Amino acid sequence: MKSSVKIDSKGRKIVVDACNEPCAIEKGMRLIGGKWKGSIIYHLKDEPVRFNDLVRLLGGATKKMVDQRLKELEQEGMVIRRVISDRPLAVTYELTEFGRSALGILELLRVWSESHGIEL
Amino acid sequence: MKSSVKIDSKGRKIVVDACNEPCAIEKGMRLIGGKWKGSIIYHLKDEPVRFNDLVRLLGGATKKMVDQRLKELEQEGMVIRRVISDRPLAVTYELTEFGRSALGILELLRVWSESHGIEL
DNA sequence: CGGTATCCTCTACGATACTG
DNA sequence: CAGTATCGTAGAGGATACCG
Repeated sequence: MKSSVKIDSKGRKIVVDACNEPCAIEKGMRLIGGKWKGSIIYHLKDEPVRFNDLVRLLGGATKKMVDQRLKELEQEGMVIRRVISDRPLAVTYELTEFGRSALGILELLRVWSESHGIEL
Repeated sequence: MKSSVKIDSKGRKIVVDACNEPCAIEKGMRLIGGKWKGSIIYHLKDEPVRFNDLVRLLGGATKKMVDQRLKELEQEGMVIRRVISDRPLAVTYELTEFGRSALGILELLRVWSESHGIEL
């Protein structure tokens, strides 16, 4: 139950996130929501994947985006970056236990999304 | 498996969303992701709620935001808007069956989010 | 009460080119 | 291969005021 305090444009204090349950939903969304995050995690579900492979698998995301999301995921402790070899440089990304713990949600979301022929 | 074609700044065709499973995740996220959407649905889980009550419950969202999200949710068929009375004007929002079908995901997300003391 | 209308800022995302 | 650097734009989201 964390609240943070911000200062608005006129110097007044305002309380942000006087949390309750739905706030947990917002927090969760920040972790696995966001444009490509869920898909990245889902792609890592079985095995480590290399950076460029991930970019291709996502089909549409730029390297920059994938890079950004991966860094976020790393900071959040959901993903581990591993250098497999220099020369030629090879890097893989894989899920941590925490990352893996999100798979259930994503799988449920995927099934739900598919089961209603949801339009773009 | 829907693909759409866009034209880029230089007039070249590019294929967007050559879909696979994770794409379903992106689609799903568009429905229940987004800043306040999950929380709104979650707040409607038990009973219809009036507009201003919803705004207050969300604590931090502006009327404009809530209004926007509710319209999206209505279009997507997840929420029904119901005018209870004119004079004084009273409106409630409630979940459709489809909306209700998303609750499992949100509940799972909430529990997951809470179980790891996730930082803002 | 249940919204609209306005304005404004900020950052998310994409395109592109370049580097170790 | 695995990124970084740069630049540009759209639109998401907030503050505020007003309306039927």
